[in-house]
Amino acid sequence: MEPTQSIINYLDASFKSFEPGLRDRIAEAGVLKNIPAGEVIMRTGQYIKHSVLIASGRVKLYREGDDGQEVFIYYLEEGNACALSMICATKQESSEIMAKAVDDTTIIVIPIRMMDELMTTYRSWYYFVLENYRSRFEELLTVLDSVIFKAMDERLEFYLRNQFKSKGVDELTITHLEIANDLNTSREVVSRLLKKMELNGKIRLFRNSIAWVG
Amino acid sequence: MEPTQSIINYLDASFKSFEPGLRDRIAEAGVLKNIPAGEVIMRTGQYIKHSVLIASGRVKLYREGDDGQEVFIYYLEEGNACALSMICATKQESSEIMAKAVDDTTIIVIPIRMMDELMTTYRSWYYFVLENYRSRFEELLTVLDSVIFKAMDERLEFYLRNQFKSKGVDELTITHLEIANDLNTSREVVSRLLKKMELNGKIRLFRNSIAWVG
DNA sequence: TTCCTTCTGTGATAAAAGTCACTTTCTGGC
DNA sequence: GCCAGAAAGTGACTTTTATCACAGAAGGAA
Repeated sequence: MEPTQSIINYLDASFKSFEPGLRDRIAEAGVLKNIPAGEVIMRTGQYIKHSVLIASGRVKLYREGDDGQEVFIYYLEEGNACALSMICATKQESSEIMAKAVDDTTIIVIPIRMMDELMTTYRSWYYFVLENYRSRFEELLTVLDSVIFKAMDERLEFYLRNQFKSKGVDELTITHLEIANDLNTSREVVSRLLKKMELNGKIRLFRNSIAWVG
Repeated sequence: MEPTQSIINYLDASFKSFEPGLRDRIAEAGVLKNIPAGEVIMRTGQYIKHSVLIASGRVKLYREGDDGQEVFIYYLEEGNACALSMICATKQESSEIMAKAVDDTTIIVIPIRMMDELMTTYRSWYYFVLENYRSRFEELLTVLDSVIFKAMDERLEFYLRNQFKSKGVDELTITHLEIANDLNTSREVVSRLLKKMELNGKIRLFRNSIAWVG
Protein backbone atom coordinates (compact mmCIF):
# COMPACT_ATOMS: atom_id res chain seq x y z
CA MET A 1 0.00 0.00 0.00
CA GLU A 2 1.29 3.45 -0.83
CA PRO A 3 2.09 5.45 2.32
CA THR A 4 0.12 8.61 1.57
CA GLN A 5 -2.93 6.51 0.92
CA SER A 6 -2.40 4.74 4.21
CA ILE A 7 -2.34 7.92 6.22
CA ILE A 8 -5.65 8.94 4.73
CA ASN A 9 -7.08 5.56 5.60
CA TYR A 10 -5.98 5.88 9.19
CA LEU A 11 -7.26 9.43 9.44
CA ASP A 12 -10.61 8.48 8.01
CA ALA A 13 -10.87 5.58 10.40
CA SER A 14 -9.73 7.14 13.67
CA PHE A 15 -9.70 10.91 13.29
CA LYS A 16 -13.15 11.47 11.98
CA SER A 17 -13.38 14.99 13.31
CA PHE A 18 -10.70 16.19 10.91
CA GLU A 19 -12.02 18.30 8.05
CA PRO A 20 -11.06 17.09 4.53
CA GLY A 21 -8.46 19.80 3.96
CA LEU A 22 -6.73 18.97 7.22
CA ARG A 23 -6.80 15.29 6.43
CA ASP A 24 -5.20 15.85 3.04
CA ARG A 25 -2.61 18.21 4.44
CA ILE A 26 -1.52 15.70 7.08
CA ALA A 27 -1.49 12.89 4.54
CA GLU A 28 0.81 15.06 2.48
CA ALA A 29 3.24 16.15 5.17
CA GLY A 30 2.99 13.44 7.81
CA VAL A 31 4.98 10.24 8.01
CA LEU A 32 3.74 6.83 9.07
CA LYS A 33 5.89 4.90 11.49
CA ASN A 34 5.48 1.41 12.86
CA ILE A 35 6.50 0.78 16.44
CA PRO A 36 6.81 -2.86 17.51
CA ALA A 37 5.23 -3.83 20.82
CA GLY A 38 7.50 -3.07 23.74
CA GLU A 39 9.49 -0.31 22.09
CA VAL A 40 9.96 3.03 23.79
CA ILE A 41 8.66 5.95 21.73
CA MET A 42 9.67 8.79 23.96
CA ARG A 43 11.80 9.07 27.04
CA THR A 44 12.21 11.44 29.96
CA GLY A 45 14.53 14.25 29.08
CA GLN A 46 14.27 13.70 25.37
CA TYR A 47 13.52 16.62 23.14
CA ILE A 48 10.53 16.26 20.90
CA LYS A 49 10.56 17.46 17.36
CA HIS A 50 7.29 16.07 16.12
CA SER A 51 3.66 15.84 16.96
CA VAL A 52 2.49 12.28 17.24
CA LEU A 53 -0.92 10.85 16.41
CA ILE A 54 -1.76 7.26 17.29
CA ALA A 55 -3.08 5.65 14.12
CA SER A 56 -3.42 2.15 15.52
CA GLY A 57 -2.29 0.17 18.54
CA ARG A 58 -1.79 1.28 22.09
CA VAL A 59 0.81 3.30 23.94
CA LYS A 60 1.40 3.24 27.67
CA LEU A 61 2.56 6.39 29.41
CA TYR A 62 4.68 6.22 32.50
CA ARG A 63 6.12 8.72 34.89
CA GLU A 64 9.65 7.82 35.87
CA GLY A 65 10.93 8.05 39.43
CA ASP A 66 14.47 8.79 40.52
CA ASP A 67 15.29 5.14 41.13
CA GLY A 68 13.98 3.91 37.79
CA GLN A 69 10.47 3.16 38.97
CA GLU A 70 7.93 3.45 36.19
CA VAL A 71 4.46 4.37 37.31
CA PHE A 72 1.57 4.02 34.94
CA ILE A 73 -0.29 7.20 34.11
CA TYR A 74 -2.59 6.46 31.20
CA TYR A 75 -2.95 4.83 27.82
CA LEU A 76 -2.99 6.54 24.47
CA GLU A 77 -5.15 4.76 21.97
CA GLU A 78 -6.14 4.92 18.35
CA GLY A 79 -7.40 8.40 17.59
CA ASN A 80 -5.49 10.04 20.44
CA ALA A 81 -2.51 12.29 20.15
CA CYS A 82 0.42 12.54 22.46
CA ALA A 83 -0.52 15.74 24.23
CA LEU A 84 3.00 16.31 25.39
CA SER A 85 4.42 15.96 21.92
CA MET A 86 2.19 18.77 20.75
CA ILE A 87 3.03 21.02 23.56
CA CYS A 88 6.62 20.35 24.18
CA ALA A 89 6.74 20.65 20.45
CA THR A 90 5.72 24.26 20.44
CA LYS A 91 8.58 25.15 22.74
CA GLN A 92 10.90 22.24 22.11
CA GLU A 93 11.25 21.58 25.79
CA SER A 94 12.07 18.26 27.34
CA SER A 95 9.55 15.60 28.10
CA GLU A 96 9.05 14.31 31.62
CA ILE A 97 7.41 11.03 30.88
CA MET A 98 8.08 7.82 29.06
CA ALA A 99 5.88 6.33 26.35
CA LYS A 100 6.09 2.69 25.42
CA ALA A 101 4.12 0.80 22.78
CA VAL A 102 2.27 -2.09 24.42
CA ASP A 103 0.87 -3.47 21.19
CA ASP A 104 2.33 -3.11 17.74
CA THR A 105 1.54 0.49 17.05
CA THR A 106 1.39 2.78 14.06
CA ILE A 107 1.90 6.48 14.58
CA ILE A 108 1.59 9.47 12.30
CA VAL A 109 4.44 11.87 12.80
CA ILE A 110 3.95 15.51 11.93
CA PRO A 111 6.83 17.99 11.93
CA ILE A 112 6.36 20.66 14.58
CA ARG A 113 6.85 23.50 12.16
CA MET A 114 3.45 22.57 10.74
CA MET A 115 1.68 23.32 14.01
CA ASP A 116 1.37 27.01 13.15
CA GLU A 117 -0.17 26.32 9.81
CA LEU A 118 -2.57 23.64 11.03
CA MET A 119 -3.57 25.64 14.08
CA THR A 120 -4.48 28.77 12.21
CA THR A 121 -5.88 27.11 9.10
CA TYR A 122 -8.00 24.25 10.38
CA ARG A 123 -10.49 24.78 13.09
CA SER A 124 -10.93 21.03 13.50
CA TRP A 125 -7.22 20.75 14.27
CA TYR A 126 -7.24 23.21 17.09
CA TYR A 127 -10.41 21.66 18.48
CA PHE A 128 -8.70 18.32 18.35
CA VAL A 129 -5.55 19.55 20.05
CA LEU A 130 -7.38 21.34 22.84
CA GLU A 131 -9.82 18.54 23.40
CA ASN A 132 -6.98 16.09 23.55
CA TYR A 133 -5.21 18.23 26.06
CA ARG A 134 -8.24 18.66 28.16
CA SER A 135 -8.94 14.97 28.38
CA ARG A 136 -5.30 14.13 29.20
CA PHE A 137 -5.35 16.84 31.83
CA GLU A 138 -8.45 15.40 33.40
CA GLU A 139 -7.06 11.92 33.26
CA LEU A 140 -3.99 13.18 35.03
CA LEU A 141 -6.19 14.76 37.68
CA THR A 142 -7.99 11.46 38.13
CA VAL A 143 -4.71 9.67 38.67
CA LEU A 144 -3.64 12.36 41.11
CA ASP A 145 -6.92 11.91 42.92
CA SER A 146 -6.51 8.23 43.45
CA VAL A 147 -2.95 8.67 44.67
CA ILE A 148 -3.74 11.54 47.03
CA PHE A 149 -7.04 10.45 48.44
CA LYS A 150 -7.19 6.70 48.13
CA ALA A 151 -5.52 3.87 49.98
CA MET A 152 -3.81 1.11 48.07
CA ASP A 153 -6.85 -1.16 47.90
CA GLU A 154 -8.88 1.51 46.15
CA ARG A 155 -6.00 2.46 43.90
CA LEU A 156 -5.67 -1.15 42.87
CA GLU A 157 -9.34 -1.40 42.10
CA PHE A 158 -9.23 1.84 40.13
CA TYR A 159 -6.25 0.50 38.23
CA LEU A 160 -7.92 -2.79 37.40
CA ARG A 161 -11.17 -1.20 36.29
CA ASN A 162 -9.13 1.04 34.07
CA GLN A 163 -7.27 -1.89 32.52
CA PHE A 164 -10.34 -4.01 31.95
CA LYS A 165 -12.25 -1.12 30.47
CA SER A 166 -9.45 0.23 28.33
CA LYS A 167 -8.60 -3.17 26.90
CA GLY A 168 -12.22 -4.18 26.59
CA VAL A 169 -11.65 -7.62 28.06
CA ASP A 170 -13.00 -9.55 31.02
CA GLU A 171 -9.82 -11.46 31.57
CA LEU A 172 -6.60 -9.56 31.91
CA THR A 173 -3.20 -11.08 31.22
CA ILE A 174 -0.91 -9.54 33.79
CA THR A 175 1.24 -10.57 36.74
CA HIS A 176 1.09 -9.21 40.26
CA LEU A 177 4.59 -7.87 39.84
CA GLU A 178 3.63 -5.84 36.80
CA ILE A 179 0.72 -4.33 38.68
CA ALA A 180 2.95 -3.55 41.63
CA ASN A 181 5.36 -1.74 39.34
CA ASP A 182 2.62 0.27 37.71
CA LEU A 183 1.35 1.35 41.12
CA ASN A 184 4.79 1.78 42.65
CA THR A 185 4.17 -0.65 45.47
CA SER A 186 5.43 -4.14 46.22
CA ARG A 187 4.32 -7.44 44.77
CA GLU A 188 3.31 -8.85 48.18
CA VAL A 189 0.96 -5.96 48.82
CA VAL A 190 -0.71 -6.46 45.46
CA SER A 191 -1.01 -10.22 46.00
CA ARG A 192 -2.66 -9.73 49.37
CA LEU A 193 -5.08 -7.08 48.17
CA LEU A 194 -5.99 -9.13 45.11
CA LYS A 195 -6.67 -12.10 47.33
CA LYS A 196 -8.97 -9.94 49.39
CA MET A 197 -10.78 -8.79 46.24
CA GLU A 198 -11.17 -12.41 45.19
CA LEU A 199 -12.67 -13.28 48.56
CA ASN A 200 -15.07 -10.38 48.11
CA GLY A 201 -16.11 -11.90 44.80
CA LYS A 202 -14.94 -9.02 42.65
CA ILE A 203 -12.36 -10.95 40.66
CA ARG A 204 -10.97 -14.43 40.12
CA LEU A 205 -7.26 -15.05 40.17
CA PHE A 206 -5.26 -17.27 37.86
CA ARG A 207 -1.64 -17.65 37.10
CA ASN A 208 -0.72 -14.72 34.83
CA SER A 209 -4.25 -13.43 34.62
CA ILE A 210 -7.17 -11.93 36.45
CA ALA A 211 -10.83 -12.29 35.54
CA TRP A 212 -13.42 -9.64 36.34
CA VAL A 213 -16.53 -10.95 38.01
CA GLY A 214 -18.52 -7.74 38.62
CA MET B 1 -10.12 54.66 35.33
CA GLU B 2 -12.16 53.52 32.35
CA PRO B 3 -12.39 49.73 32.18
CA THR B 4 -11.25 49.22 28.59
CA GLN B 5 -8.19 51.27 29.30
CA SER B 6 -7.52 49.16 32.37
CA ILE B 7 -7.56 45.91 30.48
CA ILE B 8 -5.00 47.26 28.07
CA ASN B 9 -2.83 48.32 30.99
CA TYR B 10 -2.99 44.87 32.51
CA LEU B 11 -2.31 43.19 29.19
CA ASP B 12 0.66 45.43 28.51
CA ALA B 13 2.03 44.75 31.96
CA SER B 14 1.55 41.01 32.28
CA PHE B 15 0.77 39.57 28.87
CA LYS B 16 3.62 40.99 26.91
CA SER B 17 3.60 38.21 24.34
CA PHE B 18 0.20 39.31 23.00
CA GLU B 19 0.37 41.00 19.63
CA PRO B 20 -1.29 44.47 19.46
CA GLY B 21 -4.36 43.28 17.56
CA LEU B 22 -4.99 40.57 20.11
CA ARG B 23 -4.52 42.99 22.97
CA ASP B 24 -7.04 45.40 21.50
CA ARG B 25 -9.52 42.66 20.73
CA ILE B 26 -9.43 41.37 24.29
CA ALA B 27 -9.67 44.88 25.67
CA GLU B 28 -12.76 45.29 23.54
CA ALA B 29 -14.52 42.05 24.37
CA GLY B 30 -13.13 41.10 27.77
CA VAL B 31 -14.44 42.12 31.17
CA LEU B 32 -12.41 42.98 34.25
CA LYS B 33 -13.50 41.44 37.49
CA ASN B 34 -12.16 41.96 40.99
CA ILE B 35 -12.08 38.99 43.30
CA PRO B 36 -11.50 39.72 46.98
CA ALA B 37 -8.97 37.55 48.80
CA GLY B 38 -10.50 34.29 49.96
CA GLU B 39 -13.28 34.12 47.42
CA VAL B 40 -13.84 31.02 45.33
CA ILE B 41 -13.63 31.65 41.59
CA MET B 42 -14.50 28.24 40.30
CA ARG B 43 -15.77 25.09 41.90
CA THR B 44 -15.77 21.38 41.17
CA GLY B 45 -18.67 20.42 38.98
CA GLN B 46 -19.32 23.95 37.86
CA TYR B 47 -19.68 24.62 34.16
CA ILE B 48 -17.36 27.22 32.78
CA LYS B 49 -18.50 29.72 30.24
CA HIS B 50 -15.48 31.97 30.09
CA SER B 51 -11.78 31.93 29.68
CA VAL B 52 -9.99 33.55 32.59
CA LEU B 53 -6.73 35.47 32.56
CA ILE B 54 -5.10 36.51 35.83
CA ALA B 55 -4.40 40.25 35.54
CA SER B 56 -3.12 40.70 39.09
CA GLY B 57 -3.06 38.84 42.37
CA ARG B 58 -2.81 35.15 43.01
CA VAL B 59 -5.14 32.20 42.72
CA LYS B 60 -4.74 28.88 44.48
CA LEU B 61 -5.90 25.73 42.80
CA TYR B 62 -7.14 22.78 44.81
CA ARG B 63 -8.28 19.33 44.00
CA GLU B 64 -11.27 18.35 46.10
CA GLY B 65 -11.62 14.94 47.71
CA ASP B 66 -14.84 13.11 48.43
CA ASP B 67 -14.89 14.17 52.06
CA GLY B 68 -14.30 17.83 51.40
CA GLN B 69 -10.52 17.69 51.64
CA GLU B 70 -8.85 20.38 49.59
CA VAL B 71 -5.40 19.50 48.36
CA PHE B 72 -3.17 22.18 46.92
CA ILE B 73 -2.12 21.70 43.31
CA TYR B 74 -0.55 24.94 42.14
CA TYR B 75 -0.80 28.70 42.05
CA LEU B 76 -1.92 30.81 39.14
CA GLU B 77 -0.22 34.15 39.05
CA GLU B 78 -0.25 37.39 37.14
CA GLY B 79 0.18 36.62 33.46
CA ASN B 80 -1.18 33.08 33.75
CA ALA B 81 -4.46 31.81 32.45
CA CYS B 82 -6.68 29.22 34.00
CA ALA B 83 -5.86 26.35 31.70
CA LEU B 84 -8.98 24.49 32.63
CA SER B 85 -11.19 27.43 31.89
CA MET B 86 -9.86 27.46 28.34
CA ILE B 87 -10.27 23.83 27.80
CA CYS B 88 -13.40 23.01 29.61
CA ALA B 89 -14.56 26.09 27.83
CA THR B 90 -14.18 24.58 24.41
CA LYS B 91 -16.43 21.72 25.37
CA GLN B 92 -18.37 23.25 28.21
CA GLU B 93 -17.60 20.32 30.43
CA SER B 94 -17.45 20.42 34.17
CA SER B 95 -14.42 21.45 36.12
CA GLU B 96 -12.80 19.08 38.57
CA ILE B 97 -10.90 21.53 40.66
CA MET B 98 -11.49 24.51 42.86
CA ALA B 99 -9.85 27.90 42.43
CA LYS B 100 -9.68 30.37 45.28
CA ALA B 101 -8.17 33.85 45.30
CA VAL B 102 -5.53 34.05 48.00
CA ASP B 103 -4.78 37.73 47.48
CA ASP B 104 -7.13 40.34 46.11
CA THR B 105 -7.15 39.38 42.49
CA THR B 106 -8.18 40.93 39.21
CA ILE B 107 -9.16 38.67 36.36
CA ILE B 108 -9.95 39.28 32.73
CA VAL B 109 -12.95 37.29 31.62
CA ILE B 110 -13.30 36.38 27.96
CA PRO B 111 -16.44 34.77 26.58
CA ILE B 112 -15.73 31.31 25.22
CA ARG B 113 -17.33 31.96 21.89
CA MET B 114 -14.32 34.19 21.18
CA MET B 115 -11.89 31.27 21.41
CA ASP B 116 -12.45 30.33 17.79
CA GLU B 117 -11.76 33.81 16.58
CA LEU B 118 -8.70 34.39 18.76
CA MET B 119 -7.28 30.98 18.04
CA THR B 120 -7.43 31.29 14.30
CA THR B 121 -6.65 34.98 14.05
CA TYR B 122 -3.81 35.55 16.50
CA ARG B 123 -0.82 33.34 16.53
CA SER B 124 0.33 34.83 19.84
CA TRP B 125 -2.95 33.70 21.39
CA TYR B 126 -2.59 30.10 20.45
CA TYR B 127 1.04 30.12 21.51
CA PHE B 128 -0.06 31.52 24.82
CA VAL B 129 -2.80 28.96 25.31
CA LEU B 130 -0.62 26.00 24.44
CA GLU B 131 2.33 27.22 26.46
CA ASN B 132 0.05 27.78 29.40
CA TYR B 133 -1.31 24.31 29.06
CA ARG B 134 2.05 22.78 28.75
CA SER B 135 3.37 24.42 31.88
CA ARG B 136 0.28 23.51 33.93
CA PHE B 137 0.55 19.99 32.66
CA GLU B 138 4.15 19.77 33.76
CA GLU B 139 3.34 21.31 37.09
CA LEU B 140 0.68 18.69 37.55
CA LEU B 141 3.20 15.99 36.71
CA THR B 142 5.55 17.42 39.31
CA VAL B 143 2.85 17.27 41.94
CA LEU B 144 2.02 13.74 40.91
CA ASP B 145 5.69 12.87 41.23
CA SER B 146 5.97 14.04 44.76
CA VAL B 147 2.81 12.23 45.78
CA ILE B 148 3.71 8.96 44.08
CA PHE B 149 7.40 8.74 44.80
CA LYS B 150 8.05 10.78 47.92
CA ALA B 151 7.36 10.21 51.57
CA MET B 152 5.67 12.89 53.61
CA ASP B 153 8.90 14.56 54.74
CA GLU B 154 9.97 15.16 51.15
CA ARG B 155 6.52 16.24 50.09
CA LEU B 156 6.52 18.76 52.90
CA GLU B 157 9.89 20.10 51.85
CA PHE B 158 8.76 20.30 48.22
CA TYR B 159 5.66 22.14 49.35
CA LEU B 160 7.58 24.64 51.43
CA ARG B 161 10.15 25.35 48.73
CA ASN B 162 7.29 25.94 46.37
CA GLN B 163 5.59 28.36 48.73
CA PHE B 164 8.73 30.30 49.53
CA LYS B 165 9.69 30.54 45.90
CA SER B 166 6.28 31.34 44.55
CA LYS B 167 5.66 34.05 47.12
CA GLY B 168 9.21 35.32 46.93
CA VAL B 169 9.62 35.57 50.68
CA ASP B 170 11.97 34.05 53.23
CA GLU B 171 9.38 34.00 55.96
CA LEU B 172 6.08 32.35 55.30
CA THR B 173 2.91 33.18 57.21
CA ILE B 174 1.12 29.89 57.56
CA THR B 175 -0.05 27.48 60.26
CA HIS B 176 0.73 23.82 60.55
CA LEU B 177 -2.94 23.03 60.10
CA GLU B 178 -3.09 24.88 56.80
CA ILE B 179 -0.09 22.96 55.54
CA ALA B 180 -1.63 19.69 56.68
CA ASN B 181 -4.80 20.48 54.75
CA ASP B 182 -2.89 21.38 51.62
CA LEU B 183 -1.01 18.08 51.79
CA ASN B 184 -3.98 16.04 52.93
CA THR B 185 -2.30 14.83 56.09
CA SER B 186 -2.76 15.61 59.76
CA ARG B 187 -1.53 18.56 61.74
CA GLU B 188 0.49 16.39 64.11
CA VAL B 189 2.44 14.82 61.28
CA VAL B 190 3.28 18.24 59.88
CA SER B 191 4.30 19.56 63.29
CA ARG B 192 6.63 16.65 63.88
CA LEU B 193 8.22 16.81 60.46
CA LEU B 194 8.67 20.56 60.68
CA LYS B 195 10.35 20.12 64.04
CA LYS B 196 12.72 17.65 62.43
CA MET B 197 13.47 20.11 59.64
CA GLU B 198 14.17 22.77 62.23
CA LEU B 199 16.59 20.47 64.02
CA ASN B 200 18.29 19.86 60.69
CA GLY B 201 18.72 23.60 60.33
CA LYS B 202 16.60 23.96 57.23
CA ILE B 203 13.96 26.21 58.72
CA ARG B 204 13.07 28.10 61.86
CA LEU B 205 9.64 27.82 63.39
CA PHE B 206 7.54 30.59 64.86
CA ARG B 207 3.95 30.91 65.78
CA ASN B 208 2.04 31.37 62.52
CA SER B 209 5.14 31.48 60.41
CA ILE B 210 8.14 29.60 59.13
CA ALA B 211 11.47 31.08 58.11
CA TRP B 212 13.69 29.54 55.48
CA VAL B 213 17.29 29.15 56.52
CA GLY B 214 18.81 27.49 53.43
C1' DT C 1 10.92 -36.92 34.33
C1' DT C 2 13.72 -33.58 36.35
C1' DC C 3 15.33 -29.01 36.77
C1' DC C 4 14.83 -24.30 36.84
C1' DT C 5 12.58 -20.17 36.57
C1' DT C 6 8.68 -17.43 37.39
C1' DC C 7 4.60 -16.54 39.79
C1' DT C 8 1.98 -16.58 43.85
C1' DG C 9 0.88 -17.14 48.94
C1' DT C 10 1.85 -16.10 53.62
C1' DG C 11 3.80 -15.19 58.20
C1' DA C 12 6.74 -12.11 60.86
C1' DT C 13 8.42 -7.80 61.47
C1' DA C 14 9.55 -2.91 60.65
C1' DA C 15 8.61 1.64 59.33
C1' DA C 16 5.59 5.36 58.11
C1' DA C 17 1.60 7.76 58.78
C1' DG C 18 -2.80 8.63 61.04
C1' DT C 19 -5.45 9.12 65.34
C1' DC C 20 -6.45 10.22 70.09
C1' DA C 21 -5.74 12.60 74.18
C1' DC C 22 -3.79 15.95 76.49
C1' DT C 23 -0.52 19.88 77.63
C1' DT C 24 1.75 24.01 76.77
C1' DT C 25 2.42 28.33 74.50
C1' DC C 26 1.13 32.36 72.37
C1' DT C 27 -1.79 36.39 71.43
C1' DG C 28 -5.51 39.51 71.23
C1' DG C 29 -9.33 41.45 73.54
C1' DC C 30 -11.59 42.64 77.71
C1' DG D 1 -3.34 41.40 84.05
C1' DC D 2 -6.47 37.77 82.90
C1' DC D 3 -8.92 34.87 80.05
C1' DA D 4 -10.34 32.46 75.77
C1' DG D 5 -9.18 30.54 71.71
C1' DA D 6 -5.92 29.25 68.39
C1' DA D 7 -1.54 27.15 67.52
C1' DA D 8 1.88 24.03 68.52
C1' DG D 9 4.23 20.05 71.12
C1' DT D 10 4.15 15.34 72.53
C1' DG D 11 3.29 10.53 74.14
C1' DA D 12 0.73 6.32 73.22
C1' DC D 13 -1.47 3.65 70.17
C1' DT D 14 -3.51 1.82 65.64
C1' DT D 15 -3.48 1.14 60.89
C1' DT D 16 -1.39 0.82 56.60
C1' DT D 17 2.25 -0.23 53.80
C1' DA D 18 6.91 -2.00 53.03
C1' DT D 19 10.30 -5.46 53.69
C1' DC D 20 12.25 -9.96 54.59
C1' DA D 21 12.18 -14.77 54.35
C1' DC D 22 10.42 -18.60 52.78
C1' DA D 23 7.39 -22.19 50.64
C1' DG D 24 4.54 -24.08 47.30
C1' DA D 25 2.71 -24.27 42.52
C1' DA D 26 2.86 -23.98 37.54
C1' DG D 27 5.04 -24.46 33.31
C1' DG D 28 8.80 -24.71 29.99
C1' DA D 29 13.13 -26.85 28.46
C1' DA D 30 16.57 -30.35 28.45
